[in-house]
Amino acid sequence: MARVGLSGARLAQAGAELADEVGFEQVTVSALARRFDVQVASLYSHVRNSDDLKTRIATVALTELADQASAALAGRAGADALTAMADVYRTYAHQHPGRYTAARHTPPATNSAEYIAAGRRHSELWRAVLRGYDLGEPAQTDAVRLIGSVVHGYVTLELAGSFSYSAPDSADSWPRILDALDTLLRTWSRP
Amino acid sequence: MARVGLSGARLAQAGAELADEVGFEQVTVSALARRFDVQVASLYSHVRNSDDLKTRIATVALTELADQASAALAGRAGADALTAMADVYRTYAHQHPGRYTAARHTPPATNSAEYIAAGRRHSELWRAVLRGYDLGEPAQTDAVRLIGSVVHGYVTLELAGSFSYSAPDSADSWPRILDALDTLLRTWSRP
DNA sequence: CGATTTGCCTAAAGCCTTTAGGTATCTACA
DNA sequence: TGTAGATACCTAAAGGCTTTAGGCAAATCG
Repeated sequence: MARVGLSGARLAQAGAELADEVGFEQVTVSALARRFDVQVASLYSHVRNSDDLKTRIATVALTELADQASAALAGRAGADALTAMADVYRTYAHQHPGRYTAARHTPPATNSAEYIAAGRRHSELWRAVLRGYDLGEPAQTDAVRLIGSVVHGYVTLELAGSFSYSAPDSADSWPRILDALDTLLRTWSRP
Repeated sequence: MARVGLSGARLAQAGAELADEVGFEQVTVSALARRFDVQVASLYSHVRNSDDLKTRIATVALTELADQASAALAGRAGADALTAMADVYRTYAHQHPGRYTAARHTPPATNSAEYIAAGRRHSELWRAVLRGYDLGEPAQTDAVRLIGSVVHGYVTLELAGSFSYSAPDSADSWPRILDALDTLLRTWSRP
């Protein structure tokens, strides 16, 4: 009966890896137990329930993503910052599709402070990007919502294969779309 | 043993209603059987398995959405067509959150011709909207992808509650964002 | 070195999926 | 109108996931 050394954090980390391998929806307490070669019930000392596990995985993903975005934004502004931030999201989604899905997963009744904090970091980072385009309110909030929608929407549709039926390759549209967005932001509410 | 009159179509329809009530993820063969007051196994004569059921529900949603979009586009062009089409999506998502989620659900191994046809209708409708802005290739494909991303992304984030933490109301940003998109499309690749 | 905490285990109940095979009801044709 | 065939729904059963309850052994601390 050797102890494996489980903990909430280790389960979240392993769950994130599992999500990338088999898809976030397929991440299950049972599958995770199998991966640690441990009885299922044992995980319930470290995780409240299946939803709790998923929220922890989402928090891991959200935090990693915010860390990468934060690093990418250092020393950049304007169009440079915009594309850097957007690229971080898209690259992360491609490298870690399960984690990305997790990050976008809204837990029912969010009572995890960590999860909420990670979410807030993201919106603050987007606002930082927009400092490069001097927008007042409500234009700035509109712009944050627009950029967030484009990035999330594009990555989601691309990952779902919705862009695979037409030329050009979806990787080619991406920089052109970011470029168009930059133009739009620079001229937002200006004649 | 009165017969209820099950069929693939009725199950898909009832499944769509159930999705709106309890969420697409909670739609289960068992729950649907309960709703018809019938034994679970009975549904398996009409539906291959759980995934098949979900794909049928997705097809119902995709088709309804295409029908509404098609009707809304009749006699409209340019910015008028753009906002009409986008509004159809957003309104549908608000009125039928479960169905909207279903429509966005990518089935593993899509072998349903109906599902594929419905998907194609959507991209053709978007291309029709863009006829109002004379764009060549690849700009037109880029634009279809951009608009699709914005609409899908916005609606998804809004439904997930991501826009509930900041003013103004997400309903107010929407028309301004569509307006900005219209401007962007009118000046796409033009000095 | 003994006591306490805690990590992982066995057991069990409940719900969901899916298949196999049976009975009752509808339909269509003589 | 009666009956043969098709078909709609049923019972039974196996396997998987979730979650709770209670127990033994390993780590930790005085």
